[in-house]
Amino acid sequence: MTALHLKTAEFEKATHSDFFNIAVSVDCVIFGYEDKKLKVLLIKSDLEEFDGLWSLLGDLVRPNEDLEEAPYRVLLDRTGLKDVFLQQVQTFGSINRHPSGRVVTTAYYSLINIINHQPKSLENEVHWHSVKGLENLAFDHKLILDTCLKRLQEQIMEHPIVFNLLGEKFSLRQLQDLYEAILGIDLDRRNFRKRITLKGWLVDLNEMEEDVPHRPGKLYKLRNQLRKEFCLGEKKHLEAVVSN
Amino acid sequence: MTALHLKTAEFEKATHSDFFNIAVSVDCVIFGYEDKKLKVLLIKSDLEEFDGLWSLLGDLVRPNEDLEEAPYRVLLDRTGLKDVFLQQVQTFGSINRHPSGRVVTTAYYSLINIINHQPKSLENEVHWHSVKGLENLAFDHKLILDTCLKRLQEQIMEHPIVFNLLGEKFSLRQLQDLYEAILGIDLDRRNFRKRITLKGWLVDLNEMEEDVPHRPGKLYKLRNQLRKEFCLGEKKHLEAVVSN
DNA sequence: CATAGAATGTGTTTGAAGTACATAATGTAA
DNA sequence: TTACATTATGTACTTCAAACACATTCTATG
Repeated sequence: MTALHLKTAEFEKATHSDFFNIAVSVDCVIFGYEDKKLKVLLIKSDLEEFDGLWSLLGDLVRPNEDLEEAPYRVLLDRTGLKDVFLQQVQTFGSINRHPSGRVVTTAYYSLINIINHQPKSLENEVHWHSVKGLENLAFDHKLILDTCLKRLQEQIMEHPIVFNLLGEKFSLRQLQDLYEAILGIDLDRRNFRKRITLKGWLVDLNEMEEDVPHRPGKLYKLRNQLRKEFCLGEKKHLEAVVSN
Repeated sequence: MTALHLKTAEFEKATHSDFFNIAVSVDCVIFGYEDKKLKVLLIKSDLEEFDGLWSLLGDLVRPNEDLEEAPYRVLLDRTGLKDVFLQQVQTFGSINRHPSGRVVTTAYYSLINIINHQPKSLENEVHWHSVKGLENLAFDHKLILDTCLKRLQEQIMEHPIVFNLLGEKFSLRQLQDLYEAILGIDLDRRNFRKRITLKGWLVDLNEMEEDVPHRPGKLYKLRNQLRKEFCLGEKKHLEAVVSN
């Protein structure tokens, strides 16, 4: 006998009082990259229970909103960015994870260029924090962050998803610094170049770095096709992007 | 201004009426294996809207129940099995995916040995179905099934998770048949043996198949350590298992 | 009992991809 | 001009996956 498979008036009533009383939220782990460090966008929690702690950017899913739409809305509200890469990672639903009631949350991660969103420090208490050494987040947000970071680490060698974190043009050294920041390990320069170039993700621009205090490196960019597919949101958003 | 970060009486009221009215369910994609075919456990839907269609085994998450507990309960209720491997895959939350109201569902997959659960045909309308060629499931369950199958396919070469689908002792031929059923492709016998034995998952029992109409193959079993880790539920269940 | 047939068990070769490591070339700065 | 840092590229060794061939062991049949 499962609750979903009865079909009486009593059931309807019982179901709605007993079961349809959960809120669903989305939490966005928004990664950025600055100063050779991986960062994450956090907001000061204003719940008494988590006074002074930082939390991920999230919000409740609205009644007229698909789950998958919600993180795009959060991202648009918080960063002004749309058509971004966004991926569902995992759902967290411990009974007491939220002090205000039963809130089940689905975590998404995203990658945006910090240059495009330097939060005005007065606006609201949104700040970029280094991922490394981050502790004591509100709710179960440390667990969510760790889970999303692990997923990100698993995916960066498989898919060209990190290029939102750089400018359009970049040197291989900059790209390697980024990979090292995400993975938390050092990579061999020569092997890294080989692996990346073999993937065929990059286009050689035949340009050189400028204003660097050393020998300039060649500049590359991500292939246009791939930028559309992996950096600008999901397939349903593709049409709008392509038509621009 | 996000709903989660206000904190007034009005907010409380508005929040609870507007947001805390979703039900969360879990749906279990329970894979089995029989007759060299991958199967999935389905139940006849008794919702009018899906008359005659099959659906996955699921249930609403209870108020006093962690999300992660729910699929274990469903599995226990439906199959009598506990301490099984179970993994969260993805959460589905389209507005109208459930005709009875807003139900967000988290999908899990599991692997159990059909021998241990031959549903009594009278009991309730639970049956094993071949995964291949399955169409027209209730709700968005076809999408959920496809998503879980894809995840399963991605994982079977990385982790020793499929051994619940076989008896304790098995030949490499039987194991290969299983992999082929899951992946939907043919594998080369010699390369398969090499890949599997290199992983160090198996123990050679120094026994032979019996009652087979051809040359008997050697029998293997999964290493005990791995059976505990990957076939008998998650870490939180490990202690209970180990103490048996 | 001999032989054919079918499935098991164990290689080798080849090429692609990953790892470890060295050297040449180009720019800055003293 | 020289020292130094950084870019750019190459080579040998290993690991991994795919394609492929042959010998062994049991059953079945005449």
